[in-house]
Amino acid sequence: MPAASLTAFEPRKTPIQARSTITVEAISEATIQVLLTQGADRLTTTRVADRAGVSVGTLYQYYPNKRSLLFAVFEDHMNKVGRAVEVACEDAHNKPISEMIKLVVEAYVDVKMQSADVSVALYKVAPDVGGPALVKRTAQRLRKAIESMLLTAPDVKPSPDRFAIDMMLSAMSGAMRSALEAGASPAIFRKMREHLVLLCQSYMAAATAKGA
Amino acid sequence: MPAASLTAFEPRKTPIQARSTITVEAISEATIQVLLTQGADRLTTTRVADRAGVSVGTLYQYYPNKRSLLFAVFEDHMNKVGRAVEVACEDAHNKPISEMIKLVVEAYVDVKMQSADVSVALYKVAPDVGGPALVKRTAQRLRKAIESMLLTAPDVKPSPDRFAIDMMLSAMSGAMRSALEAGASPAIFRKMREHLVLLCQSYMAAATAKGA
Amino acid sequence: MPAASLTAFEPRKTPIQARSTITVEAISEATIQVLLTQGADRLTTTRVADRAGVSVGTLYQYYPNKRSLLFAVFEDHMNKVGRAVEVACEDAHNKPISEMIKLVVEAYVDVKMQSADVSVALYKVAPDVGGPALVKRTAQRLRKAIESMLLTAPDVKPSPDRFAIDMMLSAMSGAMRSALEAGASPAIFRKMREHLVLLCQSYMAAATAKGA
Amino acid sequence: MPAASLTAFEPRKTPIQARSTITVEAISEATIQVLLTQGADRLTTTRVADRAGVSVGTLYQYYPNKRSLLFAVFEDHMNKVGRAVEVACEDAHNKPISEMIKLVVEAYVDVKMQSADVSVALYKVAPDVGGPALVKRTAQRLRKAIESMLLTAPDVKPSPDRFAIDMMLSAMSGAMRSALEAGASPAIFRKMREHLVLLCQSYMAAATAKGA
DNA sequence: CATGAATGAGGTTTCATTCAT
DNA sequence: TATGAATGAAACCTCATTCAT
Repeated sequence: MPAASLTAFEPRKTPIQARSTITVEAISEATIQVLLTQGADRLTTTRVADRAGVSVGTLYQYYPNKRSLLFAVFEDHMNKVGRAVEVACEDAHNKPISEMIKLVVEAYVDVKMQSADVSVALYKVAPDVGGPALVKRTAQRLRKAIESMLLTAPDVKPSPDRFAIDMMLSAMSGAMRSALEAGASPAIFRKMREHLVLLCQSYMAAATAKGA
Repeated sequence: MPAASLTAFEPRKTPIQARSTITVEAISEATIQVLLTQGADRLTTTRVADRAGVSVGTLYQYYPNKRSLLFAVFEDHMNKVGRAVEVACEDAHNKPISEMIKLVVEAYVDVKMQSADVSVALYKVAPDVGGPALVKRTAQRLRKAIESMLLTAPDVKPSPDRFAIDMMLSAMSGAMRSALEAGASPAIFRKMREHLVLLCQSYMAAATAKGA
Repeated sequence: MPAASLTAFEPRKTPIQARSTITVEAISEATIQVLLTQGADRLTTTRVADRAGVSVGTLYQYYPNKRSLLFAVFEDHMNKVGRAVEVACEDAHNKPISEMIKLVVEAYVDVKMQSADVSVALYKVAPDVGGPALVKRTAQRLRKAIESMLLTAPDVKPSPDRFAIDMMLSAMSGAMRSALEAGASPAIFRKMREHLVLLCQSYMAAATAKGA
Repeated sequence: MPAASLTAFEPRKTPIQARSTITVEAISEATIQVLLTQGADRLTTTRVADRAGVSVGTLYQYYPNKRSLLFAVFEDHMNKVGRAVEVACEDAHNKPISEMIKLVVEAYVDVKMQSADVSVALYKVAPDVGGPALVKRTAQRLRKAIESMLLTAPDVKPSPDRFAIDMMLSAMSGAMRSALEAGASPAIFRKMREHLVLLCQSYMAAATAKGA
């Protein structure tokens, strides 16, 4: 599957009837299951359809091609992550900046850990499916939420710039990715959580100082 | 291509005659070229052989399957990165810790940027090819070099622990990956270089303080 | 093609729609045709599909691999032979033993001669296709039919044991195989028919005498 | 490999020098070893050469193609069988006919059992290699030896005709083939030995009576 | 709308054989 | 003569996608 731009992956039609919604969800869920139980290379549209209890034809009624299917699953996951971080940002408004960062990082780590298996599965298909583009889009979303949050910080003027936030986010997700792909233990993840907080706090402090 | 363990990728036979050494290098080089010009999904063994100016059969004399071929290319790249960082570590022995980190980070960023296109191409095939395992192995190698270096630091006792070093490395490579996949401009990379130094320095300081 | 056990050859899916039943039969028939007209070594899945007027993909919908296809054809043939012998056994119940043997041997010879070409073709693929296992299974089937028949013989107590029956069967099929592979003439086969009757009758008599 | 006539399998050159003879024997032996340890489908010319400790090129100096190699091995085996039966025939001259048959059958069974593994291996390659033709040739040889022997029998006039002898031989070898392919136990083979004697004796008696 | 049979291009891999060294 | 690197035709098989029912 050649790489493609973001716009090529939209689902074919928006389900309105109840039955359709159920079908779409079954397919989506089946995709994850197949990904987890069979692996990325054994994921075929037929297998997904079988697992979802529908025919391939039906699958193609809702997704124009295989990539749009995987993209949709990917997107769901990214939205979940996005929402979790946004909620954390909301909650952290007006708190001291180090507290803000702590909450955001913990929210991110927690949501990734909760869906550790899905995350790992998706890392494997990401390159074929427009992953980088979607990651970029999500990163922008997170950055915006964080910027808004930081503006409410009582103790830091000026707040860190876009670049620093992007750096922080990519460093954080990179570290999580390593750990997830390595199949790290819960104990490791607990320690990572602390250290990522530390990393982000200290970097933001340093970046702000420098920027000033 | 199903994922597999590291041991499954050994080349098939070691070139004896001079002729075959040339052949192996031609194949390896052709693999990168095809990866860059045609993309990961258009990389077929036939195409690689064509580009290398040999027959498919010849390719299979040296690599038992497609994955071993890609693995070899991946390994070359990782070794290049590994060597660059090790050299930087050597050079940084006995310097102050912040200088050490600066040199290491810059070495890493520079070597990745030099082979930006290969890096991006390899990100795409990594999951199918034993990428995570190889990344892990390389990370260990880098960590060891860094540990040795840190022991010579005149100004920090005790030196940061393994965990912190691994965190730093994964954060750093994650950030680079994001930038490379996004096709960042040289200007951006220059700024990243500075900020990654900052990020690593401040995190190491914080981690050391906390550990103490 | 490596040898394999009997269980590895099950067809892939059972035809549901009428269309597919036709397809399966066309493929099966085409396999025999290709075997006869092109020979065992020129039998490729593509050629079979072509001859059947379907695509290779369709062939693989019904047979998981080439061997299962040949196995199926082999099985059909063995079933045909099995049925012919069973019918003869039924008809021979309660007749004198020498008459029984005559009928069974003649039934066997006749059914093999009727499908002489298919037999010869199958001898060539048998080793690659689970032939020996299938032959064994069929031999058991024939032996059972013969045992039941012999129990109704009015003139022989006790009836010959399993071992003797197996001997008789393997001698008989071995002789037929030689003649078929040698491309014997109809005249030869007529003579063989008589002599095989003689051979089996005299052996059974001798074996019974000895066993008693 | 398409089937071919007997003449196409002659070795390329007759080794005269000592070294060549050694090489040819090494290759021949290696062929059997590969056949036994790896199976018919894994038998490649390269593997045979490796096992024999020579290069493929050398192999092709002595055998024009793969089939001639297998044919030669097959031929060796058949010659061994032929010789064994011929010797038995010699020894049986002038004895009563039932003793003759006993000795011949036992000689055949014994030589096949001694090389049981080779026999089984060769059954698998026979169809690809001119097996039937070679079998036919050997059968003629055996038949001649038996005819000569029978002419010296003091107790039977006229001696059985060619046809009956061929029948007996093909029945006997067919029965042995079944048992060998089924991997029969030594105990079974002992019993078979007795029963095959019985079978051949009683058939010859019957056939002679009928012919008269 | 749903089904699932059919498609067929295209991928990976093997291996008998050759021929320059 | 011996070597073994190179050849490349050809085999098997997969799977995203379509479309008649």
